[in-house]
Amino acid sequence: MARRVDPQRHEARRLQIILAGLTVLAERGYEGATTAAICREAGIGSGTFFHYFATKTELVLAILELGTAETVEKAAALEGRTDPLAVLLELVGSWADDAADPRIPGFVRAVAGVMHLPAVADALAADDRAQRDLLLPWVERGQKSGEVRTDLLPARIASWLALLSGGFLERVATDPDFTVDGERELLLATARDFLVGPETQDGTVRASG
Amino acid sequence: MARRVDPQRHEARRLQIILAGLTVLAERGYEGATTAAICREAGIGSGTFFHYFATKTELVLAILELGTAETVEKAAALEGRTDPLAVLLELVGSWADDAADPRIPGFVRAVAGVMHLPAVADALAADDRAQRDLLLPWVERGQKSGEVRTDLLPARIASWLALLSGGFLERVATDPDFTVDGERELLLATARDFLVGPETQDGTVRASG
Amino acid sequence: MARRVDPQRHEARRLQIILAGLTVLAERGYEGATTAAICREAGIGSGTFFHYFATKTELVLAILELGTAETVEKAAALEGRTDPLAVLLELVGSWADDAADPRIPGFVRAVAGVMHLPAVADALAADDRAQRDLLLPWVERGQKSGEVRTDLLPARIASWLALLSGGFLERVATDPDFTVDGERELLLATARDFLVGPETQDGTVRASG
Amino acid sequence: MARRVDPQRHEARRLQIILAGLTVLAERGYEGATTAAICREAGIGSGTFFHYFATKTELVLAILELGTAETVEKAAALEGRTDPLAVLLELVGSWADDAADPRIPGFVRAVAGVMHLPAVADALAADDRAQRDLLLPWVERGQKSGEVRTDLLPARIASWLALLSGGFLERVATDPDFTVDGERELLLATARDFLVGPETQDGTVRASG
DNA sequence: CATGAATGAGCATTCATTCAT
DNA sequence: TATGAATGAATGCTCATTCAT
Repeated sequence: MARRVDPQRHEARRLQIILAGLTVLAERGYEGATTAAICREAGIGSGTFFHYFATKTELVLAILELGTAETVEKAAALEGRTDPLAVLLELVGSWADDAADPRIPGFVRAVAGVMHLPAVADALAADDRAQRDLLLPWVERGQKSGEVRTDLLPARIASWLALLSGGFLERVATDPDFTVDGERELLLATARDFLVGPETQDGTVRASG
Repeated sequence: MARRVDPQRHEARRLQIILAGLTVLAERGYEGATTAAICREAGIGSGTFFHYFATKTELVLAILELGTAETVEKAAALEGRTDPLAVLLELVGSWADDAADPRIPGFVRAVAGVMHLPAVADALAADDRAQRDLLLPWVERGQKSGEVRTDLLPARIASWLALLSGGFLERVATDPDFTVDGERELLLATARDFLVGPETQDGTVRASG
Repeated sequence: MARRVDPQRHEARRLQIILAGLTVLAERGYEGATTAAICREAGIGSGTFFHYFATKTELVLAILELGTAETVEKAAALEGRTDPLAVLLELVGSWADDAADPRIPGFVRAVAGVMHLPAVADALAADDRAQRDLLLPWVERGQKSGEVRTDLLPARIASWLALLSGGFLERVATDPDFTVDGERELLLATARDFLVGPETQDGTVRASG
Repeated sequence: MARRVDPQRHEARRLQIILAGLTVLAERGYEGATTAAICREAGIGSGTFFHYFATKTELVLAILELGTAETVEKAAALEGRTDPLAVLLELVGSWADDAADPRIPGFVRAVAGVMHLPAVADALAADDRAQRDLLLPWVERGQKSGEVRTDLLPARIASWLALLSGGFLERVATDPDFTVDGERELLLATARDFLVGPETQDGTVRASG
């Protein structure tokens, strides 16, 4: 008779813990983020935490999966676009903007510190794959349309865009003089240069792999 | 009664522990790298460890300082060179080669995970500073000689070279398809493109900050 | 508003939980028998459990009391019998048969493990007393009729019958080669020998206490 | 160079913890015997406990193994004896005496409560086997010499002696009126009766299995 | 009554660090 | 100096129990 399990309530609570975890992990790293601290931040009892996540690691995985899901959503939102180069630069730009939220680079560092846990490595690989799957079709279309260099395989170009975004994120996290606002434009310019490739007026390619 | 400390013996022992720490930290991350595991790897007793490092964190700092010292040495070895662009690309190349040692990216990740410890953050900042100090004079000379773009301040160019190296390191650590051997050349080409800057035949600058 | 409690429904539910508890306690011992596991076995929610039993311990007590009640019922069923020795052996036999239900020895072991709880010790003592009260009149009648040895006080004889039954139960629980079917007959023979006592053709008693 | 690991000191400490564990387990059962309580009783820090036993369960196993070892020693001490029936009764008597140490029945109960743990069940089975191995040769010799009944297989007789000892132990633990001193003699008489078997002047056997 | 989400006290266990030898 | 036994604070996690719905 009794109606229970309001799934909406459950999901809201879960998200609340995820956000608290994101905050605390970013601030204190994996080992510094004690479950007690996360519970305090989330305003819940310690037992409640384990109703939603069986282990502390599982919370980390949930946060990563949330990120992966956002990447997938991003892909869906781009359906119908016909300007591949612009799309790619928008994606790079949106990752740069992520770096402006101080929780993101902090969390990325925290996760890097526990990447030796197989489950985390797997989730990270899945995230990377989602990112690549998001980029790949636009790189291919760009190559077809002639906007993107063709001397490199699409997957490799996607990896290098991830390299630029990852390096950017790390730099923002490390160097107080390196800010998103100040460097965003240069990131896009550098990414564009990379995507366009070496000027090949003379028909030769400077870098081949 | 007089306990003589053979300073050479002491230094050798210290280095032995540092290398063991580097290995174990890279494999298991900071929290997974228990002092017991490090001692086992180093072949010493747990008490001995604390004769050389007062805390586990201090070992991490010592490893970081070793890296910083190597950067300084690198700077000294470049004295007298007169080809700034080549020097800069050699430095980027040498960092790429570091990534080939699996302990380096692993250790970098482990350290990222405890960057919230002020002492670690400081050591990392010092490392970053050493790297910048290494790059800076060569960027400036390159700008003077006309080999390096002049639309960006030298410090900013140095930061971006660090961005490329850091992103490269991370990518090697994350993506099994992304290897040092396979991508080194493209890294150098991209770095050269960045250093040279946008073609300014027409006198305009594409990106300015 | 008036909440009527169907007492029959209530009792049925209670028994359902008791049986689930018996099963789970037998399988996993007291600490392994979490209330969650018992609720799952009983097919009820965790809250419901505490409508019927205020604490987990109280469930154990209820199970014990059920056993005690059965002993009392057994006593009532024997009213009118006139063959004390046969009655005593039937009782021993019925306890042996209990051991064939794997839940009984398992539960007995589980309860033994928490006998340090005063409430459990009390309930166990009450159970023992009920058993003794069941045996005692038949021992006395047997002594009067000459079928049962008279060199031992009735209470002592009752204790020893309990000893044989308890030892039998434990053995069945411990030793896979020791089965109720295989050993029942020998138990009865041994109990009879004990009840009859040492052959006193010569008028002396071998054991006196 | 440094000489460490005084194995004698280690063994002494280990035994100290075992005895503390025996005491606390007997008093409070398995779940009541927190490692903290055991450490307090042993006068050690909590960390020290885990230098000697990896888990709480392992301490229980160690105690059981100690008992098994004592049984084996007992066997050795009987070498050379030529009076099987007396030996068997001495063994039964020594088990009865064990029951006088209040820690023994308490510990036996505590262990019964966690018998669902496979490791504990195995250790208990090993203990049972040791007991059987101790009894078996003397039962066989007794049968050969005619002192012990031959209508039952030796293993079965051994089981029944264990049944009597186990039931005795349980009774002492349960019933305050049932004392070792008061009942020891009757135990031996009952065991002798069982060993001798039904009087077979007439050549018939009363109980067969 | 029935439910299960929420709670937090309590526990086993880990691990950096100390110190007597 | 080298050792490893000893320490105990700190942590992740469990589970009996409560209570709003």
